[in-house]
Amino acid sequence: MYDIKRIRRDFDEILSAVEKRGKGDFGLLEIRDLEKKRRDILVLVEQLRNEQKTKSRLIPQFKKEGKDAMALLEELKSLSSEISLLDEQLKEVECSFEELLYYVPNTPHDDIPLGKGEDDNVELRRWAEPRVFDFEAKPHWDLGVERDFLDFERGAKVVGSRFTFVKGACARLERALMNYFLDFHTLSGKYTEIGSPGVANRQAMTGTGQLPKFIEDMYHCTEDDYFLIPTAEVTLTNFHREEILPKEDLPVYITAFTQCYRREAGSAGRDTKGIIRQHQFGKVELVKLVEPKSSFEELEDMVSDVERLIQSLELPYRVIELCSGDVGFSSAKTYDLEVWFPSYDNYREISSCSNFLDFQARRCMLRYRNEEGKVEFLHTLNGSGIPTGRCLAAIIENNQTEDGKIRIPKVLRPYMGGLDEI
RNA sequence: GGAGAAGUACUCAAGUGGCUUAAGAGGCUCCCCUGCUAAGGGAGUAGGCUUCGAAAGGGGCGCGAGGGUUCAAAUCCCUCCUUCUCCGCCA
Repeated sequence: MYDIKRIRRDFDEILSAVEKRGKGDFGLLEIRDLEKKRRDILVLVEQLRNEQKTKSRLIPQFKKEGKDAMALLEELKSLSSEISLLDEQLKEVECSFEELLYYVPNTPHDDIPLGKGEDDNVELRRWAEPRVFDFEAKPHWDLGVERDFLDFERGAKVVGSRFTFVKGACARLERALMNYFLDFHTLSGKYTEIGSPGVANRQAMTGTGQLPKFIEDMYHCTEDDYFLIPTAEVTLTNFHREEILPKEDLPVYITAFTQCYRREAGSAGRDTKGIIRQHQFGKVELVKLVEPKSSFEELEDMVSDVERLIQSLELPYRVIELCSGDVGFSSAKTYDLEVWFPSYDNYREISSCSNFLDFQARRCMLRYRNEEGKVEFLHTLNGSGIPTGRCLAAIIENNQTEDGKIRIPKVLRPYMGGLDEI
């Protein structure tokens, strides 16, 4: 969300930045008009209110002196009705103004590549060569079923499509991933582990930008107006919502493992095989709340944390910088990390690290007190660090042996009771 | 889920419609007095949002949240949230 004042002051700059997404002005022109209208009414209302306050203070005085206050009361009555009339107009304008504002995406950062979509993203670097198999490598969905590790049919029976049971040693491996990822980020003392709720209210979902625009993608508990979280980004970023943090508390680095729930509304027919795209998946998420001046450095630092994690798992990956047409709604700059999948003969996203600048912070009222004692919005960042499901699929595929076993990466063996394969 | 109580600023807390333009105390900041410390005296301490203004400086909102009644609401009414106590249920 944008600062109203900034929309007024730097309107052309914001407009041209948002237009780099290649999808129009996102209602900015209308927003500007409404904002002007809002202020016109506001000034009037406030003048009248001041008059009302001043004059009604005279009433007790009149009473004390035994003077007749009838004329004054009449005047105040009409003043009051005038105010409530204008107030209604004001509320109306403010509502539509705010509603529109929530649908405007963040401004893509200046230095990211210009482009229309996925194809214009830029590959920055690769790590490790994809393995060359001397036998026919199986996709994880085949191998998983053969080994009785993954049960898609029962997942569909008990819930529906895109829900899967994970069994036996494979379930243990996924649990090992969860523990390893959390340990990786927290044992260094860098990130603080949080146990997080798996649902969030409407305000929180609006704070990080999932609502109002992407309501179709969310599982909604209508009884309570709660939403299953699509990522721990929601609960972690909202953790300090409406707070003013002392400067000494910064930067805030937090992480959580949660289940994530996504309706995948627009994804019918994509990745229907395997556990690449599920309605529910486990993920360790990283969130940073930082001072504005350091947020881009913090993004690089976050990416390198995730890279080291993937390297430790010995999975080949590449780093992609998203172009202006592909960068997410709330993000100003995003790096995607993609891991090699033999079954796709390609890299697939396993982590996405973004700098949101103050976009989410404004929606969440996430602030801190700077050196001069002034209150200022924080910058927020997040990144997957990393999902257990996709990572499990990647390990199954990349580490399979000719006889259908899965080699356990060295760093995971302590979490697997010393097993080197399953 | 049922019954009750509560929510006012950093903390405690007064406040049953206009004399509150939110008292008082503690804490905190500064000053005076002290050789230092304690005690004592004095001054300051409502943050945030927003709006007008080049600035200085005005104005509006704010007592858990949102509505309502009224010329006027911390105060009266309604809905909701949170906390506490008791009962019920439950991993």
